[in-house]
Amino acid sequence: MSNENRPKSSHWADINAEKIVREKGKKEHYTCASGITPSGTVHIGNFREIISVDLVVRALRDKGENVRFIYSWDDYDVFRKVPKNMPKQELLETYLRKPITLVPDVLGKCESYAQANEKNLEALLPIVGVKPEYIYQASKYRTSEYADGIKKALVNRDLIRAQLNESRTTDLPADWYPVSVFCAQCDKDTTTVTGWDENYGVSYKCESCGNEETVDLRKTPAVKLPWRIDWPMRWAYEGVDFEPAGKDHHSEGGSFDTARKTSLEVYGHEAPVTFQYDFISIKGRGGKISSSTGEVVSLIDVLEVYTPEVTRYMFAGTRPNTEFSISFDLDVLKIYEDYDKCERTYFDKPESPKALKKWEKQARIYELSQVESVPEVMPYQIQIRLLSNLLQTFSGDVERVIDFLGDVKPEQIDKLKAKAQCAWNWVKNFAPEDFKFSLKADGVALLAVSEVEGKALKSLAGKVEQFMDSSTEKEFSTHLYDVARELEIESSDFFPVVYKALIGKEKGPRLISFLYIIGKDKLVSLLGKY
RNA sequence: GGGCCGCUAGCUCAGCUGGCAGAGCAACGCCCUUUUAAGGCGUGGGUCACUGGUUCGAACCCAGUGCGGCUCACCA
Repeated sequence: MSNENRPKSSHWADINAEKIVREKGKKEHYTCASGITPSGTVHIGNFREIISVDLVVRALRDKGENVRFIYSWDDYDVFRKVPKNMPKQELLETYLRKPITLVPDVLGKCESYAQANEKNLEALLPIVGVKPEYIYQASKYRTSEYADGIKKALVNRDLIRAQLNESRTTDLPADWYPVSVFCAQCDKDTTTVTGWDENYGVSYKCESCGNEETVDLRKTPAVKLPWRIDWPMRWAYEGVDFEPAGKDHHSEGGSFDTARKTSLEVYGHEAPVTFQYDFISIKGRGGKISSSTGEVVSLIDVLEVYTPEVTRYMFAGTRPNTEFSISFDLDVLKIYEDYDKCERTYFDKPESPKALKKWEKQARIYELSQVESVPEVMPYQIQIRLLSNLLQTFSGDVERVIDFLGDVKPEQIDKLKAKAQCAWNWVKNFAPEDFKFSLKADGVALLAVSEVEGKALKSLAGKVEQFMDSSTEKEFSTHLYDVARELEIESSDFFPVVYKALIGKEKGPRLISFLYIIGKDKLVSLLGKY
């Protein structure tokens, strides 16, 4: 998108993009980084980091800048704890203290535990339009690509120790080395560095297996930097210009704080532009996400209920430093309504300058919510509530819903189907019981009704047959009330009977329009039998 | 103890590169002679936490106070 003729955007992604260019100066290309540890299922909270970077990357590209978007998998971290939701707990326990890249995938699909978690996410990200360049730390470290970075840390060990001590309660000992070592014999990090030759040689002793040796940083896979030093080393190595971080990193004395100093004073690289993003919470999944069960909500769970666009919308429309919930309860309906409204706004650009200002903000959020580019034709507008009811009436058959709607353009079909799939998933798995219904099948045993109730249903069937085709919903409603009046039943008694006959419940969707959705033939067959 | 964030209508929040204080829900009124947290029209509702400062002008910027939340100080 070219925004030459548009006023300066006030969207947070654009503001950060400008900040990057301002602080880093005009560059051939800008490097934006994101990264996490695949030491467990990557959850939706981690996703906020990735999507936040993606949004800023897009903002930079929309300004005409070249951007390298890298995503670092910290898969040379130590395996510290066996997640409770994993099978083969005893087997996994034997891999504690080893790097997660060497832990087997107990689900048996991938080469390693780390890779299983990585592939899960990598397969999903393109669905929401996120396409970074992946960097695997384990591979980088194990092929000694970072040898010089590690050496630099060793050379500056006193400086680094002082930097870290500034924010520590207990000082690091004088014989501390800024590296950690995975024993070449048993792979565990239960090692103590015993010496360094002022060059590439590091000596260590393993407390688990007793192994003692001196390794060459240029040849060994064993040595890595601890997090607070690893981070700034990689900023310098990749030339990172922008990287946000969670609030746990962004305190004074937190890792971003010390990494900033290390980056500048040891690696000669100005720390990236950054911001802090807040955590996100989950609403409406009952006890399912309690951390004690080890079950987490991840991107795939969100995509079950939210389309890729609406998923992006939740993040693009919320400032990063604001906490928000991803809901699986009735709020889902509201989120869709909000998105649809934003979408209609986008396709209805106002004339007056004042209205235009408000429009700009919504329009920008809409653009950033798209997986690729903004569609040429406005997607089919249908309230999610109505869509859910149609799906329930037609037992989840999207084709019949589209037939019923009648005016869906060919280019609108794909998105409508995706939305319908999400709506259907939501109804099946998360909608409150009151919301759910299914139309009775033909030939189901008749409901036990009183004589007058039976007459009423029969009479309704007659009215349907006689008037439905030729009446509007509003006109037909008088016939509905006639039925009750003619048989002297209170309408408040009559309606539940109709619902029972149709869906076996006392309540349901607004009756008049519901009857029209069901259609004459089906109604006659369901009601005429009484 | 340090840092960060929040405090705007009854509720949830938007508005924050300063320019007439907003939305949804709730409430109230009228309409559709009744319906999933239904629909339509309309109305009321505010010391923008507090104190001071900058400014022609502050919810917004600055300094401070109070209350609430998160986070760091072990590892990542």
